[in-house]
Amino acid sequence: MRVSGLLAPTLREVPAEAEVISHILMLRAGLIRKGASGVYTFMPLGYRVIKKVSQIVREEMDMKGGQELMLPIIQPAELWIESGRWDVYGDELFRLKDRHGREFALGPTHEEIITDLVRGEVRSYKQLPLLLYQIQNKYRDERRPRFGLMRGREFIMKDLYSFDKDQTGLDESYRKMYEAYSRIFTRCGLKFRPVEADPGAIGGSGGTHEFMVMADSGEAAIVYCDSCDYAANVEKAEAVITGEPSSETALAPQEVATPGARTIEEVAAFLHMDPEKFIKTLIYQTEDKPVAVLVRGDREINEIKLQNLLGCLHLALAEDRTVVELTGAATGYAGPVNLKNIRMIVDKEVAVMKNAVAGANKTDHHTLNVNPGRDFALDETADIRMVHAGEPCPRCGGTLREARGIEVGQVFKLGTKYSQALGAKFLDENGKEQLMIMGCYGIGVSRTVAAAIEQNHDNDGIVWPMPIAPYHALVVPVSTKDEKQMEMAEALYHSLINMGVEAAIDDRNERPGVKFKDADLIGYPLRIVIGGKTVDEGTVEIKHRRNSNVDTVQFDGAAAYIKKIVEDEIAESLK
RNA sequence: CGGGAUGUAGCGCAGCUUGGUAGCGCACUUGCCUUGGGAGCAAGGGGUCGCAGGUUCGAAUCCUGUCAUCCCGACCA
Repeated sequence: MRVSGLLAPTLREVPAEAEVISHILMLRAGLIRKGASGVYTFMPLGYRVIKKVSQIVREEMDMKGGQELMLPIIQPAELWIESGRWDVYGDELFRLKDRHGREFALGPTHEEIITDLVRGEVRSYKQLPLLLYQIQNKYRDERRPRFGLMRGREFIMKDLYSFDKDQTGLDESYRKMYEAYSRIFTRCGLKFRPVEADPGAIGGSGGTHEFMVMADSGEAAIVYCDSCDYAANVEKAEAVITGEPSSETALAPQEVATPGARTIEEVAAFLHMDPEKFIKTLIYQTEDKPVAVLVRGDREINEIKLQNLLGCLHLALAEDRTVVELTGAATGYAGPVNLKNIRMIVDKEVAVMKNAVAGANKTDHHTLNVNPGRDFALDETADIRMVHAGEPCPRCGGTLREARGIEVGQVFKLGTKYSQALGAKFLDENGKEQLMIMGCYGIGVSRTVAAAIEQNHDNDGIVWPMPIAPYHALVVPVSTKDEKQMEMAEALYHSLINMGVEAAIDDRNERPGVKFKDADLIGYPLRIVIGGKTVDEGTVEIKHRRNSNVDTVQFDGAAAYIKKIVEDEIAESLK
């Protein structure tokens, strides 16, 4: 590619609309342009990177026996009604009508359409297992698109669906995908971590892992163990009861006045006691009835865990008047003792507390020496709190650490959720009808590109890992007016292309500084400079973007030398 | 959906308080000059000031509405 003819408009200044580094650099390097909020054009260089990542994904999917196909983006409402998700998916589903008034959805995911396909085409266990995938645009009307490609409304995703005849088959398909994903992100040059995750609205009974690219700008919070391989999204992370069981003797309850002190901090300060001696009682509202939820004073409720436990669609803290009605006191004074007519969920950690402090259900009062089990019933105890760094690992007892990550992939064991809803069945060896066991496995291709930039950049621009760089090498003649330089640059450029190196040449009549700045910004892994000095010496300079090292090699043989670097770096990415 | 902010040339911004013929830098075009880290000189092209109403002799500027974009939160495979 000749840079003189390349549509890669680089920007010197940071566009006002961009905040995160990947978004800024993609705009500045001319990789993307915005169409609408959360909707982007991939410019020629950006699209080359998308194709590189897609190809890596494709190779790894095929290696595991995946078959690529292409499913419709426009999907009939009937299928979504049949699966029950037409209503459940809500405003995030882009909906449209055709001229006859028939309703359709723009596919945010393809469980319905693929299950519909497979139920029509597969009759026998002999046709299973099937691993079917596509790489295609997805549409989700996000409430808040943000960070450029990180959370778009139109984005590129690889989605694979597995169909197995039994649970063992599903476990095998899941394992294959888990392995393939690890290889894919490794090949893309990413530092990532698979974490245990919450299944969320997509549902399903089995396990699920998210593949997180480690980055401070990530939207997801994870915890991981420093001594074993346990790692989990904080939404999912299991809490462990810490410390020795208390040997205190249970004392008699005692009501104390705590005027004006509502929050745990205020009451703790007022009574000169630690927040961990308190029981925090929160009233939540669901689409059904309100519930009371108890955690230790220094803990936070994990609303995802709570929502899963309750099995409700909506969950929010109750309004003040609901709290007043239920407790007979102003907000801030709710407690479990004598709290009637409400379901009560108690965090496991609260159940082992001794002589705790809780709200008295009386404005401006708390109760000392509250003992769970004695002073209020422990009908429902569960793990419903957030886990943080410093707590013990639920697997090995090591110490958990916290980090942020970008979710670039997720693997799910769906089980029979969709095959049940849509009636995807087959005949087994005994001629008996069975539901297919499904799994689904997604990779955000466009998000992976953004994540790669989040992890690979410096002050001058992007530092592409070799396997996903738009071009491997850029040849830069310092002066286009110098015939000898141009002659050698053109010769090298052609040799590289003939050898299979993806090369570009910056043949613009620009001053060298401009070309160097653009090369750094766009992030070509190798920059080959041909200037007056190198012409005299019969050499070329090869500058490595990643570490700024410069190799000076003889012009003859330079192309082969460069090819070797490219091949070595690509091979390296697989280790 | 709640809170906050911003819409003036391709990009970054000033002008608005105090209404009076729309500016700066970069980018772009032409010429000269220059060629190892975003040079210089000169001459140019490009804007219904987001949109719609209103006030006014006169609106980028004041008022009302509306749309869009971004950030925080809620939310989310």
